[in-house]
Amino acid sequence: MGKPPQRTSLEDVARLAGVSPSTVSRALNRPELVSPATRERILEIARSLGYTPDQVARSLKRGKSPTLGLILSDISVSFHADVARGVEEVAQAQGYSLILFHSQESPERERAGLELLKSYRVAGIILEPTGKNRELEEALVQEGIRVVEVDRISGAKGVPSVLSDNLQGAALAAEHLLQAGHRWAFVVGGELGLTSCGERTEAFARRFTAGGGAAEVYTCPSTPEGGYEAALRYLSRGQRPSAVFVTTGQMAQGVLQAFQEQGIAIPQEVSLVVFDDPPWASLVSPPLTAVRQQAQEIGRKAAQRVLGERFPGRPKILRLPTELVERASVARLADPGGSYPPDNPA
Amino acid sequence: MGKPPQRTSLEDVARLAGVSPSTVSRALNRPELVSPATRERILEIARSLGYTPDQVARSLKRGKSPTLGLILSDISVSFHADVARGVEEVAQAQGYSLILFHSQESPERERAGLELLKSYRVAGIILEPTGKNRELEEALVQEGIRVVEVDRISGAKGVPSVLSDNLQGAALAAEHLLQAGHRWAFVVGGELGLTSCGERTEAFARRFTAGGGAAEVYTCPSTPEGGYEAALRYLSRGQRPSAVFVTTGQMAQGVLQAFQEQGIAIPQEVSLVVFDDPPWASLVSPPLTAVRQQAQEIGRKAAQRVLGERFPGRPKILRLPTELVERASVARLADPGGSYPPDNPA
DNA sequence: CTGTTAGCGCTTTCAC
DNA sequence: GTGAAAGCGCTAACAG
Repeated sequence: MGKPPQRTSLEDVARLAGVSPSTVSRALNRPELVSPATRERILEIARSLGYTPDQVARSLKRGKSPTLGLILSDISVSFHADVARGVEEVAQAQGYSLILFHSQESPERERAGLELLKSYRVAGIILEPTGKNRELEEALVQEGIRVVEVDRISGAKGVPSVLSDNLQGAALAAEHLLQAGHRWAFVVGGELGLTSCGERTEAFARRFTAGGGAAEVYTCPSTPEGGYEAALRYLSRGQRPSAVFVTTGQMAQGVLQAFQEQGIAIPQEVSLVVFDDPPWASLVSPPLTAVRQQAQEIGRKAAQRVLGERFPGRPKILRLPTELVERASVARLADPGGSYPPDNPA
Repeated sequence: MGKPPQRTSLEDVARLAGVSPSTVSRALNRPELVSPATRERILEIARSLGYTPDQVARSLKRGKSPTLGLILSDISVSFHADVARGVEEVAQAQGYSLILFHSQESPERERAGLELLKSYRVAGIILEPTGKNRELEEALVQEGIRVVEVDRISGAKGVPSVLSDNLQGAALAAEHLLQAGHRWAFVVGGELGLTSCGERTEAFARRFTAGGGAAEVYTCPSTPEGGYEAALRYLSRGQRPSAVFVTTGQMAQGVLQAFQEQGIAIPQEVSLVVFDDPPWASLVSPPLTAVRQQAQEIGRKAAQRVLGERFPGRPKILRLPTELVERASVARLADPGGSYPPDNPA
């Protein structure tokens, strides 16, 4: 009682306008197929009735909904939020909506999300993959749903990825440290199984080593807590590397917290470079030298690939260049190439 | 050619199981109405076929989709991301999906989002309102769509809100400053038309004045840029208030940037309290004293209100308490109640 | 240019 | 317990 949620339907408009439903439909979707006079009348009536076409019915009929799915481990990571903004931006511009799903890094949740999105008949899915659901990804592609990965590469066949050029970015960091005279670095790597952490760690180590330095890799959860723990580990040593390279902004948060709590002076006691440039990097003391990613652009490009035409010849993996933002967390060492790195870091 | 995106439908399952579609539907939705034997068989076949019920068809039939809409000005504001996480958490737990929409603070985009969500037959909408679409909000409620506002109060009839207890939080900040001996404060208010900024500014001023202090309010865009500009304005004065109160984390970013660039020492030259406690607040030097909001809980509560039963007697506006996190950005003044506030701050 | 017809895939009475 | 039938609101041939 007292509940008349009578949505007005296309049929209502048709009746009032004295035309058939299909004409109304046309007036809305292909106006050029309807005589100007009736078109105007229909549109006018539709407006006056506050008519909104039912997307659900439309999607059922068309077999596809103007919707994109976005599966992220956690939207509150600033990098992810920026990616989401980019995705949403082009989706909205093209008339698509965004369904957001959190995987929380859990393969089961990811699977649930993928299946859910499929059942929603989304036009495409943008996915930060755990890598544990490759078959499902491939199956979705088979069914005609476009899938594009961001930030990681699961290895699923037929699924392109958009991510930062981790090799280039990590090399930038390594080189910068090398040039500042550092020859011994501690790498807070995170979970090396993740494309981002793995590639960054490896590329950094390779470049740094090639330049005559020695890199020690420490793995830990890719979270602030993981970074915190890694930093404590670093500090607990007798002799310490002169520089620390952190592969994600999340971990950097923890690293910084630890250094701060222990009263470690940056860059006097330790130099720091972070892969990723969260908004706070320039706010801390000292401001952090960081490898900036084009997060929003990654989102945009991913959305474009999902929505755009399929170019068979197109590169499967798109790597967006990064940029080194020099701030004040790296000390220039007095004796470049000198004695800092012990001959045997182990 | 080479494109057989044949989704398997309920009918396929029925055929293979040798039963009618309705039985399959029952087996899936009300298993108790189907004999255990057939039920098992159906479920088994469904599984082997990789069958996923089509949400679109289901939603059309049911006239409602298990989906919530979330309209935010910008997901990359950490407070919003946390709200979103909260919303998503309870939505997911209850089997609902989330459609994310960015209003970018534009009433037109908000209207578009609202209309879009309506056309998707979402079960409910969680909205950070611009306040310029009250009639539409009310109309949606009339049509049976639950709408709940977060962080702001538009004033739309029948639309509850969930937000921080701005009065309590601002009072906390004022009191803290008062107790530390401050008697003259500069308030970076932001856009006072927004519930958050307005309430915080007013409550702070009132409490601070009541305690014998003088508060000067400065309005500016509620963005980092706005904060930056406000801080410069503050700095450009001859005599300055001893404390600055910033009503949002976004603006605090800009304020900090400005202070840093100008080499202003906190809290020696100016004390700082921020309403909102973004993840970086504890990372900067000095760590910022902040009023912490229960962002995620705001999201959860909002989602619960959208999804839960309708309690007619329930309070329309839910204000979640905040907490003062004392860190190191407030100086204890030597001469409490003394001469800091000039008799005539103007 | 416009109306008629036939569903999209699923749920839901209503019979059997 | 299970099937048949109707239809959610819209679109897309196909006629006229």
